[in-house]
Amino acid sequence: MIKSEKIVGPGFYEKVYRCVKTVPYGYVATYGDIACALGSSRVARHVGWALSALQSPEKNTEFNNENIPWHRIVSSTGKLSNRKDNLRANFQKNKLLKEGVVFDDNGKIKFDQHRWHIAML
DNA sequence: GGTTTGACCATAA
DNA sequence: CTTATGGCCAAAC
Repeated sequence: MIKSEKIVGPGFYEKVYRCVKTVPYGYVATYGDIACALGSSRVARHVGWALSALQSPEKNTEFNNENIPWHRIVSSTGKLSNRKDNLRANFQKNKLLKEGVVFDDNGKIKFDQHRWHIAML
């Protein structure tokens, strides 16, 4: 008997990428939203992990960072997530602005206009 | 195989 | 508003 069914399985990363791809141009979603769409809101961290793997030159194979709009994924607070590098957040913000996503004065995305509801798998 | 780290989230103070 | 804490789980060391 299995103790608890793992939310994250062999295809977890792929699921994450697939969800991210469903976010259309000009919309954003949060890590928690994607995690919830995948089955549990508790795996939000892994969503971030999966996306970080995209930018590792070795780890992305069929899922290139160009195929996946990772910049449309932000934290639930509406701010951009970057643990260490501010440069990445800047790049991300630039990308979003280019798509027409609006930030308020506090640097937070206006979810009212741009939040996307992730479809369940 | 324990410890640390990580692009998180919700809640509490 | 900020800071702290607990939860959750995989990868790297």
